[in-house]
Amino acid sequence: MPDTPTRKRETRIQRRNSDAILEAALDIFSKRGFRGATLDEIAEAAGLSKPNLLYYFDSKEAIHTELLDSLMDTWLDPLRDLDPDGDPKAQLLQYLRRKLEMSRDLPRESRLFANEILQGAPRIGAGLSGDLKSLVDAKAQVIRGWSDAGKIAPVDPYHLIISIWALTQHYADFEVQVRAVLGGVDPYEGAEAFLEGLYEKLLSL
Amino acid sequence: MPDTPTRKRETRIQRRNSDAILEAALDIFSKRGFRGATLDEIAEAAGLSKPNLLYYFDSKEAIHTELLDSLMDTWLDPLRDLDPDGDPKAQLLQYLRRKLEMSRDLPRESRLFANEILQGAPRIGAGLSGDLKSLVDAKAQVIRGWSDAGKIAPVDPYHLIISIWALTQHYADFEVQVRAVLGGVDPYEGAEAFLEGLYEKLLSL
DNA sequence: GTCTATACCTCGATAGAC
DNA sequence: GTCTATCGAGGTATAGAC
Repeated sequence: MPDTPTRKRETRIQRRNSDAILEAALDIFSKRGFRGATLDEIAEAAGLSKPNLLYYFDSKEAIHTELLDSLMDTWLDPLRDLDPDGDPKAQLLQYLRRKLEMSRDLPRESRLFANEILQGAPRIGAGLSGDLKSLVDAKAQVIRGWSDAGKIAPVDPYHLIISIWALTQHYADFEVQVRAVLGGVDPYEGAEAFLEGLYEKLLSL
Repeated sequence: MPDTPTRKRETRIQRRNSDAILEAALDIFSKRGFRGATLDEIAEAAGLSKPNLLYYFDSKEAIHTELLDSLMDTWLDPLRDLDPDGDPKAQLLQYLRRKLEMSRDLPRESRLFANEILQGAPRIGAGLSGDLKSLVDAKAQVIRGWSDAGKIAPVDPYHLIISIWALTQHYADFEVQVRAVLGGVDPYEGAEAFLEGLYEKLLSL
């Protein structure tokens, strides 16, 4: 029963504490960035002592890495689920919708990634040109196929995907600015209507 | 001849050093965030000693604030220039184009703001709900007028403006990811074509 | 497994010679 | 104005009792 490299073996109690640490770390790292976060803050949020944190994880870095790695999959699921055999426009609009839901429901995760990418992706750089690029390449081919077959309007599939990232993640990553500009209005209601209309028009022949 | 609060009086040599410091600080702050940047790094990049930095600015914070404040105006210029009396679609497409140019030509400035907003805008929060909101409100009225007059398609003006921010700034803020996904291709050429087509379609009646 | 105490380092800022 | 030297706060990580 081998241990994972960054995490210790798991009993019930250890599992519970590990989870509490990761939950707290997500909170703090997403709010302050890697360097801005302190183990004190994370420990307090997790309800543990600082040395106890380091009993469960080898280092601050290890907590951060574990978070990024375990969230990467979740993050790419919506794109992975884009079905080549489904209805093109419906598939793309569903991708848009799921990404927007993720911004609304998982803003901390979005900001965790944003912090990492913004600073040059020092810890997940490899994953970007590896797994991510492969996945995007594959799905771009699917979209190009749809364009060529005349099922959606002709469009650059890479910039289409990037635009969906940009537009949806913006509502989580720049939330304070969006809320400041919108006043008291809920950002996501307007966003959903606006974005669906936008892509509806873009993809229509 | 009163001094500004954060900056000392200026002779030629002081001006040159101040500028070198701000230039270096922009480089480092945009790359590492406020907390992640160190005065040592900034001093080295500026070709000065660390105490000498603090001869020109009161503190690390003061350098950062000076940067944000002096860049805020530049940043909002394109929106400020949106002309109520110009051709609606042309005005909006020009706004889009100028914002994309800013991402291409001033990526460090974009990332400086992105870092600040992402972490909850602790240092420019007031500016967001003040100056920024006022400006956006005013321009949103202009756009709504265009919609109502049937000069462009009906569209939520706030989310329209937000979408332009999101789409253009993404190419600067998430540059490593964009480049990883696109391989060797220049992001901005494809982006310009894609985005102009997108808004052309959106705004057309 | 969890704590207190602490070692050790990095960083922002200051002192003081030149 | 600019430097070397250094202080003191705050940070990660470890030692060691329980």
